[in-house]
Amino acid sequence: MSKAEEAEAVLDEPQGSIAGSRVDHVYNRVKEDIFDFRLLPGDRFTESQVADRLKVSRTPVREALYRLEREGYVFVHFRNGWSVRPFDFVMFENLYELRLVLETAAVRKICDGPDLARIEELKDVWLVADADRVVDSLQAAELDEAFHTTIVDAAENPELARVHNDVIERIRIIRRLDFTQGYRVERTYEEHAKILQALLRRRADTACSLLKAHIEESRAEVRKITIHRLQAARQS
Amino acid sequence: MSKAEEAEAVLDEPQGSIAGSRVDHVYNRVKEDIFDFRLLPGDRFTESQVADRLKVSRTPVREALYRLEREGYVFVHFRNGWSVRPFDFVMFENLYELRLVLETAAVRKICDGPDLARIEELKDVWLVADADRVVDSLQAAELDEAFHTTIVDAAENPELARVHNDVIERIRIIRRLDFTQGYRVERTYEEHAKILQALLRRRADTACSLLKAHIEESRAEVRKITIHRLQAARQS
DNA sequence: GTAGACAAACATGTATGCAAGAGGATGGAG
DNA sequence: CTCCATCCTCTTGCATACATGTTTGTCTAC
Repeated sequence: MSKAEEAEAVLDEPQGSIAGSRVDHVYNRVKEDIFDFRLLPGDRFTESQVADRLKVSRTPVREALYRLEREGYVFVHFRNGWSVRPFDFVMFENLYELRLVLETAAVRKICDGPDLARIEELKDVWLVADADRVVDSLQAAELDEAFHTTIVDAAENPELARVHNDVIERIRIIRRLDFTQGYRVERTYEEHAKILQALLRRRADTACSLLKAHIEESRAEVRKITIHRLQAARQS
Repeated sequence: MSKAEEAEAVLDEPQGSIAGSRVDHVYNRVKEDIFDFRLLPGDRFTESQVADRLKVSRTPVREALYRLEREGYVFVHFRNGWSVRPFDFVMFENLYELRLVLETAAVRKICDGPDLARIEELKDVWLVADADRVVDSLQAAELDEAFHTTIVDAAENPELARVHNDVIERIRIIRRLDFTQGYRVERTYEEHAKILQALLRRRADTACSLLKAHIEESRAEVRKITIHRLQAARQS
């Protein structure tokens, strides 16, 4: 097999991580614990605790924790245990700013590009009659995320998409929490519809400023809910 | 392994690991091997090979390799060895585009911001007489990188800086190679000086378009050199 | 000669044991 | 009581042994 063919074959193979792997299991469980505030920001814990609780040895636990560390969820203290990364609202502001930068770049590239096919598809979800709208707020949150992800994907730069994914994932620590009211759902529909229309008309500037306002609103909302949820978790 | 052999192994290191951690050592060595084309894109290797060569056990090797996998340098094949990620020129184009997005955002934020102190510091390096300029091309490449990193840092968004760092690092796989001529060094001085002056005058649009041209030039140069080096490495 | 079964070699995945260092507990001196 | 040296416990870092699955080469049947 030639070098080139070999390289091709490598790309064709499925990703290394198998779903059934213990490392993945530990990784997912610990991440869920962090997301759902069973592990609070600042909490300390040890590899053995996790290993005992999940009934595996320390080896896969270590690999999972190092992965989480690399992604910024936990810290390792040299020979002195692990801790959940404290909440840092400044960081979240920065993540939102970064997110806006990335999505704005995507919007501009799309408006300059030749093809709006992938954007057109969004019409089926966001430009629909009231009766066809989703009302469940968790489901709506997922749709919202998909909207933004689709836009970034449409810019056809996988590296941009990868980074955007990372940012979204870290924001999702709070985002994923249930939204208290449904009024953001309606507003989201309105705002997305406007952005979408601007995109379809290739009005980059308009789309960007709408996007900026939309993300700012979202940021403020998420911030408010997070503080509330965090306080509630702390008291129990 | 006996104590004496272990001591020898440690002394064997050319650089001497700064952090005593074996994981870091393996991580750095393997990355260097990839950077310097001792490990070619598409090459396959095993954990044991690396462990034997670096005189450590498989445990730190595995942690280092998973780190490299997470960063996109290598792939793990389930129970079937590892391989170096194949070169993908499309990916590099995308990385350069992303880099431009990030740096442009930084420039705009700086120009809108209140404080140019960190930018002023760059004058000491880039706005100097010809006689004070660096001529060594490797050293110049490092200075060039520092220029861009400083700009991003000055935007005061650590998340933006982190992502930018990632992107730069992945570009550096090729960047780090020796530059064939020195003429890019002089051009770099000129271009950086112009960008710097625009920044100091808070001319965001000017700075951005200069930056874009500068990065485009760099991209073209790096691409050319990479293809050349890669072909040379493949033939040996 | 060819196809298929099968086993040996080998790769990673996981568990476990030991070593080294960080941090708190303890006890004595002031 | 306070302070400091010392020890002891606990934690991670690393090495090694074992488990599990993949690949590959060989041997046999046809």
